[in-house]
Amino acid sequence: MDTLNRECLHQIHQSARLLSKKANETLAAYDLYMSQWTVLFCLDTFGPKTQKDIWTYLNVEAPTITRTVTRLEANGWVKRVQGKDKRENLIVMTDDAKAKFKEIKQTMEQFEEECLSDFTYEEKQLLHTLLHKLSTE
Amino acid sequence: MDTLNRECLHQIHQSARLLSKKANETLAAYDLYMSQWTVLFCLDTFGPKTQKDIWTYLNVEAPTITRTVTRLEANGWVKRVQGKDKRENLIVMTDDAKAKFKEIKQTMEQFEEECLSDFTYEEKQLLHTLLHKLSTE
DNA sequence: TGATTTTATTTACCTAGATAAATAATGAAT
DNA sequence: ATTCATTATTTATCTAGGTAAATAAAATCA
Repeated sequence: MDTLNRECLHQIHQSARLLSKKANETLAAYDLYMSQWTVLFCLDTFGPKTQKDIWTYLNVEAPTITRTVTRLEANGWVKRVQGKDKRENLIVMTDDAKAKFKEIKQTMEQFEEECLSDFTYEEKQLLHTLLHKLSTE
Repeated sequence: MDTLNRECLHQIHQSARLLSKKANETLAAYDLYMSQWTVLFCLDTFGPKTQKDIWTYLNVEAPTITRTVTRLEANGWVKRVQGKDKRENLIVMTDDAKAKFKEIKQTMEQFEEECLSDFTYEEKQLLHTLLHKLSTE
């Protein structure tokens, strides 16, 4: 009997849970959660984006981003600005968020580095390739 | 600038989300969700277990299992039986659940096989090893 | 024995993901 | 111009994860 398939897929969930738990602990110092951080990161990288841009980029559904953006807005990280339509929200980082961003980014890069400190560059590439293959097949 | 760490960790979340989404679609035919299925699988494999056994095995927190077991119980998949204490719940699969289990297990094994159909045995082993390393470091 | 600590579970409350259906605004088509 | 379809977002409602605190029962210990 082959249990490798199950163990493999099971391990993905375990790893994902563990990682978000640890990431949330790291981000707690900034009153941020991981999914909120990924949205901020997206905005810093690409500039103001519509919610659709964001949920498309992050591969989640629209209502998820509605809520995350609402929380980010409530905590002063972003503003909703009208886009080219009255339908569209352009999500913009606040000056306050921009001021804090660099430090948080450094903290997160360090966190990511620590998570993968036991991995060689080749192992990281391999892991990424294998997971990407799983997601796109 | 090295973006591999971030992309690697990000991909784990993407994969995990995608997998549970697809697993939930597959399990919808049986009115089950993935995390419910993992509990049933655990009970089938090890026999009646306390909730603590289950959440320890699955690496989640106690309240998560309280809820999942409550739902499984409400839908007739399991019963709560008193363990060796009045504190302890022994979770037992119902006869009805046992009767359905084999078919669902086959469906899930096929699902898992399809998820990894593009992977060689060695790739699966590699993926599992890398993820395990990430989780235990 | 009585008080304290530990253990198993639960409750309350938070974020994060999903689907389905509702708005609201725009675009297209007759 | 009015109707119909599309698009972006939101709302409602579900599961799944987390932490912190509350119970309740058992175990320990003075």
